[in-house]
Order: sequence, then structure tokens, then C-alpha cells
Amino acid sequence: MATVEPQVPRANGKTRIQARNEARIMAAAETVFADHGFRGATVDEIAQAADMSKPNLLYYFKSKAALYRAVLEHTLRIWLEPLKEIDADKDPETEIRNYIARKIEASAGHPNASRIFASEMLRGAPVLADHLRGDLKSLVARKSAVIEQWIAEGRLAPIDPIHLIFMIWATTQHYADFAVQVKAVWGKGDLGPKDFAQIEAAVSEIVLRGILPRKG
Amino acid sequence: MATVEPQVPRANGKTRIQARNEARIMAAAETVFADHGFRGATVDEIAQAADMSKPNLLYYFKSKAALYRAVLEHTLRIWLEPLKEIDADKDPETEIRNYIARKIEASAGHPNASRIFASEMLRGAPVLADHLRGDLKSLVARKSAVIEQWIAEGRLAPIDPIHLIFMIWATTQHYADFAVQVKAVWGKGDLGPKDFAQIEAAVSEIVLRGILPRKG
DNA sequence: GTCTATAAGCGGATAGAC
DNA sequence: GTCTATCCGCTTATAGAC
Repeated sequence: MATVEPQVPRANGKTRIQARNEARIMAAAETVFADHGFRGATVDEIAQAADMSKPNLLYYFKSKAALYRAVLEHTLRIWLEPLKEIDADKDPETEIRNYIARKIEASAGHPNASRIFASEMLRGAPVLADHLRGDLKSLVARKSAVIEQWIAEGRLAPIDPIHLIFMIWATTQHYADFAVQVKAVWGKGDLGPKDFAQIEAAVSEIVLRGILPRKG
Repeated sequence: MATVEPQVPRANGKTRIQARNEARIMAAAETVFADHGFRGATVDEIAQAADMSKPNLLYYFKSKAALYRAVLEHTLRIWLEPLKEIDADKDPETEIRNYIARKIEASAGHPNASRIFASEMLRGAPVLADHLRGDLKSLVARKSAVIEQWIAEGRLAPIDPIHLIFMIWATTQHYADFAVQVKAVWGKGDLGPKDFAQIEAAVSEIVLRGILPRKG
């Protein structure tokens, strides 16, 4: 396979090997950081999970902290994407329902991202603090304004937008972060697509009944 | 103060000094384990927080793991208490409302307990796994049956009890575990009694609207 | 009960050969 | 790019003086 130009820089400035190894390291790091948090994770454990020696890993990421920051950035994109898509010009019920669906999809598809984010919050968010007070706060402010507008138009019950958003975050994330507990108490093995469909239906039902205006 | 019998065993088999030092260690351990999880916490950090030397701490708890188990047990009692109090013979709306209130009270009053529990879940609950599948599962089964009964009597909308319970756990815990994020996004400093009262009102409102039968 | 000293091993990170 | 060997500080836990 390796023929003429194994380490010729590519479009993004990385060789094939670089791109492949960095991806392998990131994937391994996500599971270890998710399990044990920043301080509890060890470079050696990550290297072994990536099937690589410790010095070789540190050739790609110059420190444990740098690797953590890279993982956290990746995590953040997955975490924020769904909220951005809420659209003021569409139907509130559809938008909230779709938001819950996308959040649960994210929890199901990227459980480690959710757990890394949770772990960073638990320790007081030393790395993400600025981001929370900046980008995230203003994003939530914009979407809260959308919800306020829907309420003013009588299309949603008069609930506090910020606590609605917190409730959706909390609930959807719960199924990823507390998966062991959910499985133990619900009496399930690993959660499959059918389980997540059921979760989505149950959560949407309670939340939407809770925020839609009464017809009668 | 220290007069005649400083190390005479007391009713619970512990001297005054033992009781006092164990309490100090537990309190210190709770904050450190809450911040960094089991693996990320260090005995030295806990000892310093308890204003005590490391060997002296290990005189009271023979290992880091033993100390962690003691802290987790204490945590668990706080975490489980509110659910046990739900009473089938009383009014569903009152019982659910009080349950949410007690849970938020626990999050406000014992944020470290909540975060330690969360951290244990994140790493897959190696210490609590048996407990989850045993005591907790059967407790939830009993309370789910109560909710099912209320639904059968037409006093609650037909929602899935287990997801209702998960939603209440997730939401109330969110305000303790993700406190940094809540504060940053909500634009508050430390959350005071007034803030928690507001949280309780907002959460109760959405959840209760979501599960009470429609009058019309 | 509390301390200092220390054992024994793990942690992140680097040097330098290939 | 990848490895072995290694530095050195930190970690849990114990020994033994006071």
C-alpha cells in the first residue's frame, strides 16, 4: 500500500499517518477521559487503548493537557450543535420536539462526548469556564428570546425558557452520563435504537404537555 | 475542655477525637472526590483540606478506597431518602411536588454528595453496581407501581413512570452537578435560597403540567 | 494519636538510537 | 515516526520515634 509519497503533506497540512494516528489517539482518549476525568486518566492507558507507545502518543500531542483540550473541543461541537438549529420561524412544538430528538441522538451516538463534558463540569470547568460565560451564554440568550417570543404569541405556556432548556439538557444527558444506572434500574442491557426511541417518546411527551398551552 | 476521659469509648464505640477527626476527614474527602473523582483525588489533598497529615488520615481510614466507600455510603443515604417518602395513600400532585422539592433541597444542601454520585456513575459505578441492581432497582419498582396505580385511577396522565423518575432525578441533580454551567449561563453568582426556590417552581410547573390529567 | 522518614511504584515527559 | 531507556516528581501506604 505505502508506495510513493507516504509523508507528503496533504490539503489540511497532515500526512496520512498523522491523520490516522491522531484520530486513533482522540478516540482512545475520549473513552479514558470519559471514564476517569482529566486527572484520573493516564497517558499510558490512553496510549494502550490506541495501541501505541506512550512516547509515540506524546509525539502527536505534546502533553496530556493538550490532548484533553483537543478532545474537549471536539466534544463541544457535538454538544452545541443541536441547540443552534432551533428556528424561530417554525412551529414551536416541532422545534422543541426535534431539539429533544437531536439531543437524545447525540447522547446515544456520542455517549463519551456527553460524559467528558459532564466530567469537566463536575470539576468546575477550569478549561471551559470562559466558553460557558461567552459563547454558550449568548447562544442560550438568543434561543431563550425565541422561546419568549413564542410565549408572547400564546404558542407556548408561560414557562421560564432557561429552566426549560436546563431541563432538556439534564434529561437527555442523563441517559448517556448515568447509563449504568439507567440500565440497572430499567433492567436493560446496553441501550439500543428501540430503547432510545422509547426514551425520546416519553421525554417529549412529558415536556411538551408541560409547555404547550391548554386547548380547553 | 479536655478533662477526665478523652479516649473513653462512647456509645457508638468511638472516642471524641475519633468521631471529630473522622467527621473532618469525611467532609474534606467529599469536596475532593466531588471535584476529581476517585482516581483523580489524592490522599494528600484530602489530608490538607482536613488540616491533617497524610499518615494521620490513614490512621483513621486504612486506604483511599476505604475512605471513598465510606463517603459514598453517606452520599447514598442523602440521595435515596427523598424517593422513599413518596406515599401511595396521599395526593399525587402533592407527593410529586414534594418529591421535587426534597430533591432540589438535597442538591442545594449537599452539592458534593450529588457530584460524588455523578462521578461514580460516570466511571461505570464499579463500587455501586450491586446496589443499583439490588436496592435501588427494587425501590424504583415499588414507587413506579405507586405511580402506575395513580394513572389507573385517572389521577395522572398515562406517562411511563420510570422516565418520569429519571427526568426528576436528571433535572434536580443538574443544578448541583452542572452548577458552574448553570451559574455561567444564567448569569448568577453562587445560587442562594431564592434561586433554588425559583428553580423548584419552574421545574415543578413544567413536570406537573406534563403529567397531570387534563381537566377540560 | 500524631509525627518524620521512607519504601515501592506510578505518573508525565524527554533523550537519543534506529 | 517509532522505539527503549530513563529522569524525576508525585502517590499510596507503612515503619517507627515520640
